[in-house]
Amino acid sequence: MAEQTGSDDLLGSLNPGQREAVVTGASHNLVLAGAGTGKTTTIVARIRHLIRQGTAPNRILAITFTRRAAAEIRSRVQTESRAMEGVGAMTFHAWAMREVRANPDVFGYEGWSVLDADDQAQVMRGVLGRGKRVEGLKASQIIDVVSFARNTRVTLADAIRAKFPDQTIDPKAIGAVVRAYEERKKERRYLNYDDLLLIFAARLADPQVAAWVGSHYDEILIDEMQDTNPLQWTIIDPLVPHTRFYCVGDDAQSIYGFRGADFASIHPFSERVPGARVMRLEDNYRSTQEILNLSNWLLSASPLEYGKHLRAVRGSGAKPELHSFETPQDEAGWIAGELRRAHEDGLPWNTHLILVRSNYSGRAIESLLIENDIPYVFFGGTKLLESAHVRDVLSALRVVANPDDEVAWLRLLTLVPRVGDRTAVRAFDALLAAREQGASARDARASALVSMPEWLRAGLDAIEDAANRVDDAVGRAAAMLTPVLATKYRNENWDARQRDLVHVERLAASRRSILEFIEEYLLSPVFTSELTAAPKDDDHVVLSTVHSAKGLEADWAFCAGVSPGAYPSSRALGDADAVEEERRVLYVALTRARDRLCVTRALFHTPVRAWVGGPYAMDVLEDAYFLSTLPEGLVAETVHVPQRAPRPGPPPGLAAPPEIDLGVDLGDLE
DNA sequence: GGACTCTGGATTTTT
DNA sequence: TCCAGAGTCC
Repeated sequence: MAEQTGSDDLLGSLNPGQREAVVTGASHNLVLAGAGTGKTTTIVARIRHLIRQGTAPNRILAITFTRRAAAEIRSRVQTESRAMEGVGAMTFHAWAMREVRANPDVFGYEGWSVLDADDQAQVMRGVLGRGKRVEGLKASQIIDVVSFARNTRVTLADAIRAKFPDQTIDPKAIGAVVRAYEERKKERRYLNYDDLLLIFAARLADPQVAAWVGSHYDEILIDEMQDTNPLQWTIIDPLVPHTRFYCVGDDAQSIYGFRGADFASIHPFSERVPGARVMRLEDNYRSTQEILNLSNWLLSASPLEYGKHLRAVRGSGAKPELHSFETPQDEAGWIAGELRRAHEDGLPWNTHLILVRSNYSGRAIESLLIENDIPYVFFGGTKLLESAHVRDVLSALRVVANPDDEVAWLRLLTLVPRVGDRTAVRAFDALLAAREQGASARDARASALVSMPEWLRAGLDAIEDAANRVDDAVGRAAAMLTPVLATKYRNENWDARQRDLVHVERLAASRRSILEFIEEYLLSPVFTSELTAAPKDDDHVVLSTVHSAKGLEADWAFCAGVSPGAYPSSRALGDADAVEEERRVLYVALTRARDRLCVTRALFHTPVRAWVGGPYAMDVLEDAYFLSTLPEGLVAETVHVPQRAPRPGPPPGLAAPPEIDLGVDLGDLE
């Protein structure tokens, strides 16, 4: 039996636990896979197994957390054979978007535009008007709290209490603003990320729709199940009777609580999904035992019972290193030096992974990598479609694709010299009025934009003519705006920005429409450095935020900035759940290393900022600091004291300082 | 009145 | 890098 033999090859490289997880015949499954236990391997093997068993690839859907994870699964599945092509792999948001766009008769919302976080804040700012704040909250904070409420499916008032426990905020005042914002969003036919999930979930509540959607798939696999939030569960629940679910996750790696995920939500999985079988993978294939000892200790120091104890199949290796420095700059400099040395010794750059807590802290390291000529990619850095100059160019495309897109119009119009907010708003109102009288988009532009320069009207017409060749349209928009952008960004790295525009043009090739192009990269962003920093070959260092590091591993991992006040973050203090999530963030970081783990920190330079309820003193941060109870012997510690050459004291016998006349010579004025 | 320029300050984490 | 605010210029 040829099929059976193939199956044996496929399963041969798996351990008994993985094999069992791959061939399970239960209708629904949850695989609790600890860090490094072969989670992705298991998912990929499961997909291959299903296909070998006769499932058509396009009846399998893998829900992943990021575009990168989706690409990884797709490529690992496809290396086997072309027969594997067609497996869907995408995020929840991309899935919802695809269903909504492909089936306007079922879901509606045809022609509505998706807004990213910045644009949502822009709409909210418009609602807030002059003061730009309500109850002390600014636009982006209100957007966040609304999103939290929807993703956790609680009321706005509860979300406000959860997000801002120390502040007295009148939920009614926020509610009024939010209502006005929702109204404006509807008027302009805007959707945000949450709306996509909500629309999908709301229609799935209809049993007929659920049966229909479910009938498209034999199995839906969900990666990173621990980070699935209540809103996403409302998509899963109605589909349970109609397809199979294969979920993989690890509660100890749940780090998306701020987005509504609850790490405990996978515990009652088998009650929530009737008939589900729960399996565990506990043998770690990634790291040495010493690295796991440190990781295991971190969890065991928690008041929560994680019940994790990772065992290293690979056995023993070097102790993790703990390096302390005076300042973050010293820390970053040392890391860059280590990478350089290793490269000179013949190790490729891609041996290394550097993990940081925030984008901000990554930038210090990024600049030292640049200084040392080390090729890198920064996952978590600036996203291409979120950078100001790319948004400028996209605004020209957006107004062509959707003439009602107010945010895009205002952005585009204010690029015109001598046009500010007021003039732009007036022009937009004129456009709307013309459209309401039945003018085509092109005619409305011709009549309403009479006072605008000719290049704008002609340029938009040219973009419209190229709308079905999206890369061409991007090129035309960039050409049209290059003169004004060159001025706007003349002191802000214009050359590099101009190169980005070429990348955008390339990404747009083969997209069917402007909206499809924008939506694809809005829902699955590309980081700028993925396109620019390591263009030559694949050998580069990976710098990543811990949150973007899901699924990443490397021979050497540097966890940077592991200082008091950072782990846990001072913002989490006072909230036990938040502190626990911080612990899991560090756990995810530590478990990325295969052979060498370097934990680095700047001890004498911790920023102690004023915070709601007063600044935290250093000793409070020290008390909460996870590594302050680190037992002897788990790590090899090095304290790096900067080498300062001693300077000789002043010459002996110097006269006492004389009084010096500090007044200015007034000359004739006297 | 509106546009533009400069400066200082702050920045968890992401679809 | 980005935003907000103040001050300046047309």
